[in-house]
Amino acid sequence: MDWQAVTAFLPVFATFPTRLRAAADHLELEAGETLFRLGDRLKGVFCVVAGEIRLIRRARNGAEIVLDRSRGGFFAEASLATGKYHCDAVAAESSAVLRFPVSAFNAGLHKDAVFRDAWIAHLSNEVRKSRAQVERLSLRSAAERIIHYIELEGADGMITLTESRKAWAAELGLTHEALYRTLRRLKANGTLDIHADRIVLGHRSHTGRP
Amino acid sequence: MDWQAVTAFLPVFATFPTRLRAAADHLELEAGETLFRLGDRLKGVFCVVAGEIRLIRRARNGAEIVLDRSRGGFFAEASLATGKYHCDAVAAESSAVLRFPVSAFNAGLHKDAVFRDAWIAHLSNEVRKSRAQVERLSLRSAAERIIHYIELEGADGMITLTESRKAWAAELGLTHEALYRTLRRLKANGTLDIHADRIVLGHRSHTGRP
DNA sequence: CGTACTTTTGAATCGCATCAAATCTGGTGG
DNA sequence: CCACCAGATTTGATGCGATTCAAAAGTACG
Repeated sequence: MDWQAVTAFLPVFATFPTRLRAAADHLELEAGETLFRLGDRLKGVFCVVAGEIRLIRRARNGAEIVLDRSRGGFFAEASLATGKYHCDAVAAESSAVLRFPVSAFNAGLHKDAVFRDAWIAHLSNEVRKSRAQVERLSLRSAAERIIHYIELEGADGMITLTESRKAWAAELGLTHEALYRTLRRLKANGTLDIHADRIVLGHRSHTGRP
Repeated sequence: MDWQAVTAFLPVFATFPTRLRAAADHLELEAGETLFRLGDRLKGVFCVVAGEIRLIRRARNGAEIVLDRSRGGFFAEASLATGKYHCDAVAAESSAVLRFPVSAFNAGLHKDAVFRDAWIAHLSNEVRKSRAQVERLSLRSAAERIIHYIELEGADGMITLTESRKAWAAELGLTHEALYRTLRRLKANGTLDIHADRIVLGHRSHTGRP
């Protein structure tokens, strides 16, 4: 397993005890393949390395309810506490995941103070990030969501995108067309400076029309 | 401090070590009062017992960005890991909060395995809840958000509301008018059965028009 | 009984989604 | 190196649904 590469996008890996790393399985899933189902006994703690895993539930009429789309990082962490899964996990595309056995994971949390602190910090951070996104999605307009994103995810009113604009649009809860159009408008009225993937908040007001 | 009452709506309290409970301060805040500011050194871990605490940031033009509206439960948990606050905390109305000193909290996490497991479970659960809400807010239509909420937050397609519909609308990222109208429509076409605060998913399809 | 808030409905408007299509881009293979 | 393809980017036209503004009726509470 290439831990260097994994640690690059998930710092908490750096704190994983050697024994826990050694115990990890590397699984490859094809699109549509099911990783676990609702009610299954806990098979481990999972982490998406590539692709996308969806946590879904089925409504009574058969409709799918998506609980989470995970494209990197842990998912179904809460199951570690409850002992079973409360949803299905399905690969939305060809994906790779790491599986850490529950026993090894719990042992690590008990024995390794650094890992335990790091795990708590990791969870805290996930809460913070997710809440920020909830607040962002609560904003009504495309412009507000964009500004909010730059203010919170960027540094000092500036951000360098690491994903495609299409993917960014999905994260913002917008269609890509709406994102493109709004970016153009914000650039035109001086709210944003845009150079390739570098986006900077200008001096003009962005809460109302100039 | 009435721990029985507090535990009723936040089960994790039951696991708090006696020493940690004893160390808690009980603070009363008036509407508009500031609890802490961005950059402040950590003053403790907070928990809303009554009222509403808002976590806000100021955009550079002075506009307020609301990160979280907490009406019960912990907030700014992530600060425990980072050591300082990443936003301001202001009471939106007359509120009561508990403050647990950082040192006592960390000591509890180190010494008390049960409390540590409970805190990890609590954080995991917050992550799960928040991610589900992100997924819900990503849905485009009011009807879809309502169905999603009932399927996930309710039991077996049925839910009993514990908050006003106006507050529910805010949680769904809708205006209260949109919520009222959509509920009426869903009731009319047989998707929902509504009796006061009891809402039940009917048998009809709710993914498309009947 | 009055005040504040929620619930409910109406009408008009606006912004985003949707459908469509052209252009641009990076990567693949001949 | 070029032709080609899949995907991202960009722009246009149209319609729908949520917001917004407005107002009335219901409800809780001192």
